[in-house]
Amino acid sequence: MASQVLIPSGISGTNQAKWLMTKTKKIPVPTIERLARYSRPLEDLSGSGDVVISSVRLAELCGVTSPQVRKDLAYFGEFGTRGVGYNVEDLLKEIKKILATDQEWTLCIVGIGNLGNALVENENFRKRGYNFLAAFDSDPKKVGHTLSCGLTIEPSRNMAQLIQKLHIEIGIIATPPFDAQKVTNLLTDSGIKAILNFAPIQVRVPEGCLVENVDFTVSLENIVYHLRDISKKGLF
Amino acid sequence: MASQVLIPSGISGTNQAKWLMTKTKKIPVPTIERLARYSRPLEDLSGSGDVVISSVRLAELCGVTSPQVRKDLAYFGEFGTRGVGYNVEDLLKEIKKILATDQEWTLCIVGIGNLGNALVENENFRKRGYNFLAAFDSDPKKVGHTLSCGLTIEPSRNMAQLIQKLHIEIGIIATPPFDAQKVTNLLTDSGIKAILNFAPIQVRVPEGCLVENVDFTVSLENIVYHLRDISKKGLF
DNA sequence: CCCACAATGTGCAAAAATTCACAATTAACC
DNA sequence: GGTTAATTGTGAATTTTTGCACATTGTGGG
Ligand SMILES: NC(=O)c1ccc[n+]([C@@H]2O[C@H](COP(=O)([O-])OP(=O)(O)OC[C@H]3O[C@@H](n4cnc5c(N)ncnc54)[C@H](O)[C@@H]3O)[C@@H](O)[C@H]2O)c1
Ligand SMILES: NC(=O)c1ccc[n+]([C@@H]2O[C@H](COP(=O)([O-])OP(=O)(O)OC[C@H]3O[C@@H](n4cnc5c(N)ncnc54)[C@H](O)[C@@H]3O)[C@@H](O)[C@H]2O)c1
Repeated sequence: MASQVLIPSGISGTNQAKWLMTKTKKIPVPTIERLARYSRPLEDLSGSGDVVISSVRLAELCGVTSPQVRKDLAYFGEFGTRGVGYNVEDLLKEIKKILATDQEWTLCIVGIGNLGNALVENENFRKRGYNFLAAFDSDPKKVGHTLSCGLTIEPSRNMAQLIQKLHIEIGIIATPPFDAQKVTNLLTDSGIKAILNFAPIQVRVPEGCLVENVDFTVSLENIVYHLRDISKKGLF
Repeated sequence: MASQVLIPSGISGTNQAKWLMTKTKKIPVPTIERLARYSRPLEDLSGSGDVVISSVRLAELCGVTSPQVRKDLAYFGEFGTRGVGYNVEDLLKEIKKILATDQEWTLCIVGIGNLGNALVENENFRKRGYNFLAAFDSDPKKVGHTLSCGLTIEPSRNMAQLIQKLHIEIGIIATPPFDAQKVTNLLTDSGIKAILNFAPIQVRVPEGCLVENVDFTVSLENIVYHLRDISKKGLF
């Protein structure tokens, strides 16, 4: 019933929210997702030698077409030099500015099981400016335990207080699906602005809160659908 | 250079492959992804009471529109009863048949770090018919260790042999990005049919092999782009 | 200075996906 | 048995996204 701001993309893209725009143009939703993907090879290249990159090369590295790359970038400005290409460092900087990954973000995570632990220990997040400031679990046996990243697992009841005190913006859910909605409510009641949910259910949030649902098995099902499709083609 | 079969969807959908069809119609790529998502609430409902479900209700649970649900299903047949709705059990069975999740699939995983361990220990996969038959790691300290799921970690050099002996169809990559391409080559040389890659690079596979790249940080970047977008709207 | 070449940026056309609106069908009730 | 309410299935309209072709601009060499 409660309407919500869904981000229509990613594994779980539940296409509903539409109006996205800068200045004048409407930005296609998949463009944002691709921009994020473009930044990966740029980061790698950023260290090593190459100063410029063409849309053709970048497209190859990301598995898209080159007009797609150019168009995606053109929505936000003119970042290249005709006849030359894009300056790697500059382009990366521009993309980060567009995506708002040129700033630091504050996160917390709820549910420190196998997946939660992998996420919080993964330094790629911190390296990209995503800072975990708190970790919560409901299991009394886990509460109080200190993780190698330095965080101490807090009981869920401290959630509202800590989120407000530490100005935490984004919450990650890695609890079993049964608890995911309850945790979502706790998070939104605490004033969280966005949620990344790994539990395989679609959680509901009050208006104004962003939610992105991630479900690996959807990817697997995608694979097996196409696999079966292919072997059928082989048979007939 | 090597062309490949990309599955254009999921977190990493690199829209390139297009031709999908049953009997007569062309199936939109996002439809497959949504079918997978429809099956989650159906599984839950399947146990508890409810015998039928309307497209409106299912749409609510999945965060899509109801004509979307009906159209998605209509691509594959007529599964509902007008004036009534869809029988939960039947619909779930039909969707599983469509997605090819009504059969068992054989998997292996490469890279038993934090994420790899979480994946292989997660029983949702097995419950859905995805059976991990082998786990590989290059770290000599990990090789030989037996996981709680019963698998013993194998050295990468046994890969080709085991994949062929056990008829493993799908490989999951959970190694650091630097090694992902090398591992991909090993897997495809061993005759694997599809790869689910969690390392944040776009791996290349020879023609005829499916690959789905999953990257969580893309989801996060999606979130922060929209978050910043919203706060900007608040300011002006 | 001019010419050939390379690669971007973009208007327009095509394709893909979604939404709409409603005819068709079923159940339930009186 | 007829009338009402509910809900599916679907062709057509609409919206969104991608692809194409090429004019534009910058580089470098003679
Ligand atoms: N492990 C994977 O590879 C994987 C893959 C895809 C999806 N997921 C999903 O991610 C979630 C977590 O998976 P996992 O393997 O880490 O499970 P897990 O059982 O190892 O961990 C779940 C953790 O959540 C905690 N928890 C339970 N209820 C809670 C609550 N109300 N508040 C706070 N914490 C609570 C538990 O104490 C536990 O530590 C599940 O929903 C799972 O389906 C996991
Ligand atoms: N941990 C997360 O939450 C997370 C999230 C998103 C993406 N990822 C990605 O998933 C991958 C794994 O992440 P992780 O946190 O588990 O890392 P990790 O360092 O904990 O584990 C990597 C494992 O791969 C093994 N390995 C390395 N090279 C190998 C090779 N050539 N063959 C076989 N095994 C090899 C290592 O021995 C190690 O056990 C990384 O690419 C990471 O970026 C992880």
